[in-house]
Amino acid sequence: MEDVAERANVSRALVSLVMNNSPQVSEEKRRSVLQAARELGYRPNLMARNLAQQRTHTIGVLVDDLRNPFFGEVVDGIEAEAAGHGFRVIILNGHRDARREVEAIETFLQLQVEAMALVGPRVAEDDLGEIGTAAPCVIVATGAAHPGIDTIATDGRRGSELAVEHLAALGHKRVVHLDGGANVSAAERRSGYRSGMHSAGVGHLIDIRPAGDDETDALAVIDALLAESDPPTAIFAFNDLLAAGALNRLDDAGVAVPSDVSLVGFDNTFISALRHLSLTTVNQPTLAMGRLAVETLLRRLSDGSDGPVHHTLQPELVVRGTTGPPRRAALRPRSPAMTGP
Amino acid sequence: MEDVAERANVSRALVSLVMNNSPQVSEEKRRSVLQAARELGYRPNLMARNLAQQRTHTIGVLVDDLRNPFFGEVVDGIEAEAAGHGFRVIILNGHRDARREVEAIETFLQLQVEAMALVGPRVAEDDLGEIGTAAPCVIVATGAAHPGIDTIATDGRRGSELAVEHLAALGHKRVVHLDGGANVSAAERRSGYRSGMHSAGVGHLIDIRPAGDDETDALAVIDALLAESDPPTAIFAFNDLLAAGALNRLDDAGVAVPSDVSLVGFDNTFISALRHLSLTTVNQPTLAMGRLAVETLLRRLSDGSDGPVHHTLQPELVVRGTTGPPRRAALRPRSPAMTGP
DNA sequence: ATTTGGAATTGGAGCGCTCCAATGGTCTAT
DNA sequence: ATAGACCATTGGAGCGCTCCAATTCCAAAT
Repeated sequence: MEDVAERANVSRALVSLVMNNSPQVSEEKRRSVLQAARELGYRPNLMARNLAQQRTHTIGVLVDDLRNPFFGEVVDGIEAEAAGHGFRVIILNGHRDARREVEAIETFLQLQVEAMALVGPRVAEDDLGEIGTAAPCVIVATGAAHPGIDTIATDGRRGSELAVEHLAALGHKRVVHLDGGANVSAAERRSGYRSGMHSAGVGHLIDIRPAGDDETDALAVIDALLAESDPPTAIFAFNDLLAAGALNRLDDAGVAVPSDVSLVGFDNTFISALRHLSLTTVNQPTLAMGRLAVETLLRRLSDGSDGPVHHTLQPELVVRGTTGPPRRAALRPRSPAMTGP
Repeated sequence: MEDVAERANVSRALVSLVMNNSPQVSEEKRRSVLQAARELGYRPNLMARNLAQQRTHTIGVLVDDLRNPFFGEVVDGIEAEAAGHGFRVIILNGHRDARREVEAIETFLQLQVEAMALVGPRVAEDDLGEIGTAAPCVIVATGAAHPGIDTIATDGRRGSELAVEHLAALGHKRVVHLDGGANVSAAERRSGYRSGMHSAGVGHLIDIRPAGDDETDALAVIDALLAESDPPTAIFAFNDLLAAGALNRLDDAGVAVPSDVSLVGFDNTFISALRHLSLTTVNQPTLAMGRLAVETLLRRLSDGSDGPVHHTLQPELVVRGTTGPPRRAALRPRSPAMTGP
């Protein structure tokens, strides 16, 4: 910077003004500074600038798992909104692990981010300790397990109800729920399933099976289900991945979907849209969640702080090919179709 | 920091030594400094530290598209290796857009990253200009379009050959290639298809159809293919997404896979492993690519610089359920199976 | 001719840290 | 007893920038 100043015959301070394109600079000097900078290949040092400014214009985004396209969409929303307000976004990966999440947050704080968005975090509120309050922080796309922190979530309860209502409207009564197990959003979706079943007048048929949040978690449960004398006519899975796993297993067992059994997922990840799967599922407005997250953070940044804010967005049912009316006859599994002529 | 020093009755410099756990500090002082730090909730300022140290220990990772799980896996590899060498990784999103990629790289440089990995970048080498050489830089998972820069790639040519060899070994002769179009890796995979067909002795049956790199890009091509008097017995698609699209369309048209037509994808993304799709595909060693990327960067960082290095990893064929021997009879498409009894 | 005001420019302090050379203290060898 | 070596500790300069108050400059107003 010193070199640039010298080359343009101005002071260091003037270079700074030009670099931040202040309107106070004469056109003449501005040009000569800009040119000198170009000639010298000068690039302002963000570290130094941030240090001097005591501001970083940066939002830290912690992503639970980079491999899950769902989170990618949320981040897109965050970035779009942040850019619109002159904020940079840097991303750190949580690797589905609470301990690493805490480390990442610590890194954010050391990097002096002005705010953080935790997307689908695993970490419990207690383990966050003071760490979560050292900067404005919002939790996105994780159930309501964080009463003390701002959150943005889709109404998982309502989403589940939509799914059950849809199945009930098709005539299903015996709808079983594959539960998300330890996943933070599981309780909420489970409760929605419960209330949905009650409103459909089949509260006595509530049937919850612990499963998980991964494709492989479905296998054993489906096997158990099919071993019963008269399996349910519909399955509502905690998420798309689980539903995909269920679909595989049903397929293996020669159970047709949806003619033998209907199946609903959750999240509307792009895999459910693959037409070969064509999964009926519940959509979360990922982009809107991302944007709202940033808005919430900016509000915290400017206003003083009231109590924590909890935004709940509305889910939507996406009907595709895995749901239909219940079967008439009893289920008679056959072996999977042979391939070849 | 000053406060911590005062509270522990030591100098600022000693606090610094403790924070960097230098061995030169007496156990007694170390403890009292640590305690003072804890009591004050002190957290070192990375900006200031980096500025003073003239080092950031940070690698910038530019990801083409956060929604693509393939890239997530590569990043996992990068992070694992970087962490092992005491480097932090920060991620920026390219949003499938060359202009935004350049912006992101500019940001990395201003942040003074010590090196960068560009994962699946869209940007052409020329548009990188001096920007790509201002810090060590490696390009990962993009074809050989960057002769002047270090690259890590899977041998797309060989991958295609594997796919074709597999099909040929099953007895297929008329294998059509759904081309990746504008995608940077398309040319390479196309050429592998060509050479594979030649070595299989069916060079005269080479048949390349422009498609794309997305699920939807497959639809029209498949329709055209099926409209022909005697469609090919096998299809080799540019990537998994395209293959998934093809599978959908074949399914719609009542063409059975693999008994009527065999299908091979590329990338071995997790969707191909979904057993409902069960796509035969070509695997890229994503994790290894990520690790190798970091190794390459570190080498550049320590050694002086020779010419650019190009690492090529070997792909592997993953045989699943969409490939089998060619059909005996002519293809007689029927309408898709009706659902329900 | 003198004052006044405003705009353009500048010097210097300071952001929070690290690093170097220097200091003081303790211990061993002469 | 004294020099030397060695360790833990410290003051201060400096990393590249911004920001404030101060200065200069110039034109318009008196």
